[in-house]
Amino acid sequence: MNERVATASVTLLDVARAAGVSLATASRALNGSTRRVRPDLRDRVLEAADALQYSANAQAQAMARGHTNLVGLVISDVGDPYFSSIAAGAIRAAEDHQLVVTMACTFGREEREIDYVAALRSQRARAVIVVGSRVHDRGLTDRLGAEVRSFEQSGGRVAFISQRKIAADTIVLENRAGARALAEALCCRGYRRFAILAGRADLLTARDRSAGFREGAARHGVQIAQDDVVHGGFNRDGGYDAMIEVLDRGRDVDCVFAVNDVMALGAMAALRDRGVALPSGMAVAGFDDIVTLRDVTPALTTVRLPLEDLGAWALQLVLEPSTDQPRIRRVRGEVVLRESTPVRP
Amino acid sequence: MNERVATASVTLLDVARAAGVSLATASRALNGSTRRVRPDLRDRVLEAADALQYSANAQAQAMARGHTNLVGLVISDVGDPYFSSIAAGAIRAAEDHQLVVTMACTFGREEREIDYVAALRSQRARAVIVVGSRVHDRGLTDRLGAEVRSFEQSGGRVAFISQRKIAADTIVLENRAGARALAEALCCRGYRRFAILAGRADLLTARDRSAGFREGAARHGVQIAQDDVVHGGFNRDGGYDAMIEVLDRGRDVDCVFAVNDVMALGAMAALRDRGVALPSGMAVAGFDDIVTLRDVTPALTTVRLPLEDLGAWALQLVLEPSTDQPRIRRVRGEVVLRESTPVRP
DNA sequence: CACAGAGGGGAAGGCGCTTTCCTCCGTGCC
DNA sequence: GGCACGGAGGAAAGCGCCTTCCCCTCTGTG
Repeated sequence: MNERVATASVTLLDVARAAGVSLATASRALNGSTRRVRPDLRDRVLEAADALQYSANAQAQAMARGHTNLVGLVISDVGDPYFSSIAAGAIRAAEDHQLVVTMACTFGREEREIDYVAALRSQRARAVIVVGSRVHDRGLTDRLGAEVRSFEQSGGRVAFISQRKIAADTIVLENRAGARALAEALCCRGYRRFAILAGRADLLTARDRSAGFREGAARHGVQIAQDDVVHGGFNRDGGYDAMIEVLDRGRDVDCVFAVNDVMALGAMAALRDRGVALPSGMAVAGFDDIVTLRDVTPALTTVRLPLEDLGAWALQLVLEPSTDQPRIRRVRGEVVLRESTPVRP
Repeated sequence: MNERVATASVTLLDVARAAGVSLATASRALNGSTRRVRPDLRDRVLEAADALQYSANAQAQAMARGHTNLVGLVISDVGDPYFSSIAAGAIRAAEDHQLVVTMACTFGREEREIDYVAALRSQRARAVIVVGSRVHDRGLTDRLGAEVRSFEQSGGRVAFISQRKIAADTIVLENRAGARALAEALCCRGYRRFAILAGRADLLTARDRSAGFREGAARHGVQIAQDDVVHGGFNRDGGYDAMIEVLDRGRDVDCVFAVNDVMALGAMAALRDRGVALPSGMAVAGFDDIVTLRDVTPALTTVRLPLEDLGAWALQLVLEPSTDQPRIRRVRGEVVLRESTPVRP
């Protein structure tokens, strides 16, 4: 079979010559087409390709065909389970459609989203999915919006998983409603003195969750003072630090709401370090329902988001032909009450 | 500025015409070259490109240049923090070198590694990094080896993070030695009756860790019976199920070693579900030191692997010119003793 | 002032593939 | 037997870009 060693690069022409057919026939035999190829020729081409270890140049194909099968995924951080779950869902779905996924991470620097979308346009990606909170920065949003429009004008599709700030198909996470429902549930369990570990002040996701939680509490007559809302990083360390801050301020608190699970984890670590018993000394709630965190003790009360599904849905969205009006799919979180917020005695 | 709306596709020729220069000059102005372009022409080109929202076709560039700036990352599952940490490291490093990373996940089906490497060859990726345990399957390994050779022959670079089974640059994780050291440390803490949650029997990583642990125990005169080694999934649920199995068998065990942290987490959940106190009723140790899990209680004893660094190192490896002899970089894990395995009274 | 040489613009070839368009052959029908 | 028509192979025209090669112009030197 593989008698001949492949040279640096075997081209289709080599295969065609080896099979004694024309370039056109070789191409049709290997990649199919509307045209039919006589079986014996087809076989000869296939054999030649195999013997030469031919591998079509995807770049050249893309150029000749005028389109690629690339889908770009722009996320904040693969290391963060929130994003990696969504990514897993998107990648799984992409594979079902023979699409190649390329991932880019902003690592918290949102302005890079713009660069990445531009890069993806340059790659002539078929679609791009941008995952992550929009930020409270009009200039940034506008520039990203412009880049997105350029991308779409060159024939690509775009979907967001975040807030609806840019005119493109978006999977909107109902952060506000979810946090509101969570707050109400916690009030029902008897909590009254809340603190919020609010994460980055410029992140809309963080703001919405924070605001929603306050609304929910307010419905039960509980006002959360500004002093009980502590900002910081949107990650584990941010949760840890914010929790320490709350403790140091000496506020009278019986339950903290961290605007995401990873922060809640940090908060629990901080409480432990400070010798506060969980959950008796302090109740803790998060948001997202990160799979890896389902086994922490005490089990974390949170708002469940169907993370993997989000990725798959977004992919589905960009695969469907675009509509004149951007489509919006709202996803509601589901409050999951667990041991970290027991019913108050 | 952007008076004109970009058509479906603005080409370099459009830019050149708009700027009143030749294609060659436009190319040189935009991408730089050994040749210099007169400043006024350069500016005109840049302006035209901007006005037209020109975006170079990366495919065409790649074809003309004969190489891409793509790096492929083949991992098992982005959703698994072990892999996503490594991926984060690789992506970070890649960005420093203006490389685009595309990720592919096998989701536990190792034969797909072969397909992905083939796909990456087709993409003319500059390099590919394969992360994950080799499996005990000679046929599979050989086929992957052949594909890797093809990839290298077409000019690409390959690195593995796993066992040294294929002739390519490899970052070898000293699983055996790490597990051995862990076992010894646990013996020193007074444990004598171990069970091993061994994960998938065909995964070399699992096998090595399991074997290493038994060796370490043996050095302290502790033999681990075959009945105390339970196989299963290499993930959280696998750990859970295996732990249940150990309990159901009614073996006399005071410490379980799960061959990775995520499994250990599952095991802890199982113990809790069965009402076994942690760590007093059962000590638990894992392997990897997953960041997200550093905050579980009781804090998990494990073997720390510099996951993010692994990704960065692998990238560095594939960026350096290839040597005639595959390079091997051995990475030793560091035993981290925590509360989940207290000194036995 | 003449000429060599450097600097920089432009035409054109080529990267590997797909896809039209042309051509040839074989078949069926009048 | 002649002609129309369909089926299939092959030549060739791009796809968008980089880069070599050619040539013109401008500068510096003897």
